Amino acid sequence: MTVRSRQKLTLNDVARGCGVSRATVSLVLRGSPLVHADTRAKVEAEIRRIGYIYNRAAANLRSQTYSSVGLVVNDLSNPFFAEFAAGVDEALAEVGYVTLLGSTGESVQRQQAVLASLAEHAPAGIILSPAEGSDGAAVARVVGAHLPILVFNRELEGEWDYFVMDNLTGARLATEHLIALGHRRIAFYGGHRDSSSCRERREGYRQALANAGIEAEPRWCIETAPTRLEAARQAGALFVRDPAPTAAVCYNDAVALGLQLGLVARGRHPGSDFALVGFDDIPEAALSTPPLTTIATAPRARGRQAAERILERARDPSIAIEKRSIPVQLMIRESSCPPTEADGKAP
Amino acid sequence: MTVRSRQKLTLNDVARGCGVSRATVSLVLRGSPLVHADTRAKVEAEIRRIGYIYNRAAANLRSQTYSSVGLVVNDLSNPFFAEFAAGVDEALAEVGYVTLLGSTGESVQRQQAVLASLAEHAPAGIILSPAEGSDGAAVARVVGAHLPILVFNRELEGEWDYFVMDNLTGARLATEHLIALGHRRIAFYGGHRDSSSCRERREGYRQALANAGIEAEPRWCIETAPTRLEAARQAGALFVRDPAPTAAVCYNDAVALGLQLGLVARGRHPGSDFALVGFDDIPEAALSTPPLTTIATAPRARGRQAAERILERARDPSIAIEKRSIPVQLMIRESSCPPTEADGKAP
DNA sequence: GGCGGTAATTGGATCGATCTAAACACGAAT
DNA sequence: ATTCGTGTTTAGATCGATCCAATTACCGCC
Repeated sequence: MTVRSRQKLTLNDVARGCGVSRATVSLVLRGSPLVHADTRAKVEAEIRRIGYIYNRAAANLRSQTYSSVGLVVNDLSNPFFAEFAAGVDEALAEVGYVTLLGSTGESVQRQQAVLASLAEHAPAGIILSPAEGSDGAAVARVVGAHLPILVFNRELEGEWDYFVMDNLTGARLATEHLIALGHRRIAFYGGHRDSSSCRERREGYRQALANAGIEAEPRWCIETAPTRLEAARQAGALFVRDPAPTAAVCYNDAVALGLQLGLVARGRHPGSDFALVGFDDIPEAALSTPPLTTIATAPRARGRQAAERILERARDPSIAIEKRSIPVQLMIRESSCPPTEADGKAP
Repeated sequence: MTVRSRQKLTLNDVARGCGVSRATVSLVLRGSPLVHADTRAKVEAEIRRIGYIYNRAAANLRSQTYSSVGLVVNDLSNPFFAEFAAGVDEALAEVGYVTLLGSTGESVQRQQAVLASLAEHAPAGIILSPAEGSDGAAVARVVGAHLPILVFNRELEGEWDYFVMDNLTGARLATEHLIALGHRRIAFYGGHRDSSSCRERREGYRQALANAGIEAEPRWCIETAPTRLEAARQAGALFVRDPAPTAAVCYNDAVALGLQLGLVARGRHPGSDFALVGFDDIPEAALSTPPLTTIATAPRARGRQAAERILERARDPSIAIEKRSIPVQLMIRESSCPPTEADGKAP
């Protein structure tokens, strides 16, 4: 006979060990006021003595309750998502829920696999930041019709809660800030053309320019992968012909920090002879040289909000769908400077 | 009668829907070769038709198998841990496991709560990067005697697998590199005195100095919280008296990047008039100004290794405990420069 | 002593899957 | 016709907890 290496202790063992019934032990575990104080003490002592561990999966099965929430993001190595995930986990832990993690690496196919896998664990709901190119119907198919989903950060077709940063307003504020400083030749730098958040930010940029009577120069809309490295590499694209822009609104902080590096590599001095603004306010933004002016969104707090919302919906699936636009705030630091003398004179 | 809002479809519904037994459907779900191809097709069609979702928790309960692994870290906003977590999740997802996330925020008390919560979900094992001041016995108590634990990155008393970076060798390599460049006055900057990883790194630093016949100056061992911000604030501590150090081995990259900022704020030029070396090789290290010389440890790959190991142990709990020292590698970049003329002459 | 009422406890069914051993179908061999 | 074997299917028990209805214990009161 093989050794049962992981003999588990069940509620039955506890009951037998202290001479009460399974049901009573269960009541103790759930803190019911029905059990007598002496009985409770006896049972609790036995639980500690034998080292019993509660099996929440079994409990959930019978009681049809939930104790986990799925969280699907692109990649935790993006500090914006890492912060967001930390916020989700914090809020869930406080109410005794556990976070089921899944990452897609921006692949729609992996996303389907990850969602299917999470759904099988019967979470109370899933918080999903969809990979680019996700299909809402496909998502609905794989998670089933009745699992609450909260879509974060990117558009996804379907009847779901949707929390998105106010990308348009954020980019508009950033652009207006640069205009107020005296800039007229302003680029929009970085991001993928077909990502919904990038489209919205570009639209905010366009609106601010239009309101100021400035015509947008299409060649100053530069597409890059939203990473520091790519952004650094493409910095030259801003200066291929005269006149060059004197400032840039960047798709996000990673791109902005990359652009700073790229500028330095070309002998420019971001914050003195070129102004830039980021988006997200990741922790590094305040610490770069120069500190980055950016749009703050407090991803950790957003994570908490998302967690709270998905639990609300799990409790009551009939509440109305909410499309929440998360407010943003302009954080002015030193990367956004007025144009230089020469640039100021010749717009 | 209340509306059953989340009426779930079970294996029974599938069976009834296509006129076979529960057991047959179960066999189909698990890809058993026993079922006839026609039956399989019929069942699979029905599964798709009604949108059935497998309940893995119920299956695990009966079959005594596992499908998740717990991962407990301090805080995902530390990019080193975020990368590590991404690696763990990647590797687990590939074999159909799910990651249960928990974060401690460096609080021993929260760690106990998080571990208890995770253990109740019956994971195959837990990968734990212990909070500072963790008590091995307390951990053992809360997770039970038979749950595999893999300790990562920090010491923890107990009979567990233990993966730790070769902190001593790493710090020794870093220090030797600075010595080879001609530095003689080398500080050890940042980290908490009582953290085990910091102790080990300081020891490597000390050994390298001793081997070169240099006496360590205790006042150049500067303690800070291991964050960028704190490290930036304390930069002045290096220069309180003459002669000041010309180089520093930093506890980790976050500290090193913070010190760079602090130096710049004091009018110094890291990489030309002060040399520094970090530890971890987080993604930002290569992109800072100047790019940071550091000790690479590939946290994502370590995450994969940890995931693989914990699954191995879950399959066979009798395998011998392994204390694995993870090799490190010196990445030479521009932050480590030779001493300036003046400093070189007067050691 | 019997009765009602509250407090505390309990046995058996149940959640949604798997496991086991047995049953069934059907053609070939005896 | 019976036996056998192979391939396929299934009923009923089971995993570890909860739920429900029923039972027991005990006290006060007429």
